[in-house]
Amino acid sequence: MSKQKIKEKKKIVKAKPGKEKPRTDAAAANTGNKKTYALLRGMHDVLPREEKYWKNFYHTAEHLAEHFQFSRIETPLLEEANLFIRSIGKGTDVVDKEMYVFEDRDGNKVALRPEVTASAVRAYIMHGMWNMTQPVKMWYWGQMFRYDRPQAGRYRQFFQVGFETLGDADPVVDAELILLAHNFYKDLGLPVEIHVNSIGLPEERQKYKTALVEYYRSKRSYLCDDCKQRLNKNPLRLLDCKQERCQPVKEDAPQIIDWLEEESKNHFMKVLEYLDELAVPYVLRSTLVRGLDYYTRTVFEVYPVVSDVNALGAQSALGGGGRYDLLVQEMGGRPSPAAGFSLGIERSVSALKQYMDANQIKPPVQKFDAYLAQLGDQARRRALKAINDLRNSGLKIDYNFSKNSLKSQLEAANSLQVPYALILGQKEVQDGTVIIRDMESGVQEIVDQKKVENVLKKKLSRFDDDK
RNA sequence: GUGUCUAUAGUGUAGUGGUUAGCACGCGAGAUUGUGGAUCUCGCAGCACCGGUUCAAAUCCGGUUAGACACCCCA
Repeated sequence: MSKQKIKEKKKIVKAKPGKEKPRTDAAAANTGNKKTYALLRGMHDVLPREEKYWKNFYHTAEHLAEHFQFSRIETPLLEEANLFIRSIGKGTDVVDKEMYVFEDRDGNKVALRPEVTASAVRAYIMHGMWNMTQPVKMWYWGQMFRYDRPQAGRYRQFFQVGFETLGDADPVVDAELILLAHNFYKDLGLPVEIHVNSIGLPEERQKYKTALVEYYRSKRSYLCDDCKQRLNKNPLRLLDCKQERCQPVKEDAPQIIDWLEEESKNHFMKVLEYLDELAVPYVLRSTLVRGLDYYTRTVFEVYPVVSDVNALGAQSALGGGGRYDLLVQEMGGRPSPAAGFSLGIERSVSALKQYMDANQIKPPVQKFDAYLAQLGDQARRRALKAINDLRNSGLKIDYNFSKNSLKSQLEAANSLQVPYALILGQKEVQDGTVIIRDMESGVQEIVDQKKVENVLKKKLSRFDDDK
């Protein structure tokens, strides 16, 4: 057989899958149109099966916000590109390499937000929030965009939750924010480690940078290639080089803390005192610097404490933040000290999953109070109403109208680990009753339809004692 | 943006030149049609895409795309 013929044959087979059996709707739809769509690079779906985690994360953040008086702010995904360029800083990777910038139809340079702090500051200024009682405490939850090379826990579109406190310079604010980050993971059940440092004010940092560069210049020949680059481009990054050969040089490098003026030093000391007082565990890391230009004084990052460090990216901080006392005025507002942090949701979810896996903790499951099984047309018609009535009285009922046999419905009830099944068949509809089946013991009880709600609630109440 | 590795049903995988591409989970149907958890039977669904080498490609080669890892950097 020639090549040509074989290829033709293949095509025919593909075009007409010779199945005689009726195809499902989905399969039938596929035969008509072969085109399937892939995700854009770095994009991902958060699927229904992930909901149990995500919901928890959101609720945890929401509760924290309520307890600590943060109000939700929702800012646009799209902003003037300059907003981010000015705040985050030209020369940072986030702006130079990772921002989605394009022209809209009017030729305006716009950007998909890579973070929210800049937008929050913009809103603070624009809406004259310094006239409100200070500080202004805001939180957010939403998608960010960074055009980065994807890796585990790193996407081009991802969720962040964040908290910002504007208009207060007191170190207690820094501590409060760190406490919040700590609480967030504590509530979720993920052990984390918080690394803190102070990178001072710009003048202090500048002096330190000079000293650092000077020191590194003298050791230039011992450095790796990356560090030689950093020496010119981004000297603070010299501090977190992981190359073996740079370690000795790093160890003797000057530390920023020694370049801080009295006031900055005091501020930092107070933050640490607060943290001690709060019993929030932290690690002092003199090499911690952050990638955005606007930070002043306190900076911190959150890392998961996992047994298998390699499972997550080697340096995958779950989140980070710090103080940015000068940003508001740089953005054209009345000088207002501020601080904030943000946490990556995808990273945090996967860190939590890994932690749960490692410790054999089961994920939370959606619990229903009962499963309603229906048999026959009349029963089915009655079933939806019954479910709705029970819903109104606060009972969560699971059901599946695609299943017709009682057997398959009980099977479903079983796999969902529902404590009770309600059976509504032809006979029950006529008698105005319903069968309540205890899924554990198999004991059944015929109950008047009007009393189902109360009987079921009473039966369910025995589970309350367990909690 | 640089380098390395990978790509088989929805998921996890077997299959290194000739197989009806195998298994498990999953999903669906059934085992005297109104009763679940066990078992069994049957069914559903896959070689990422494009091209090349070959009589013959899931398997070898090239490209594309995507993912993962290490950098860069960050959440």
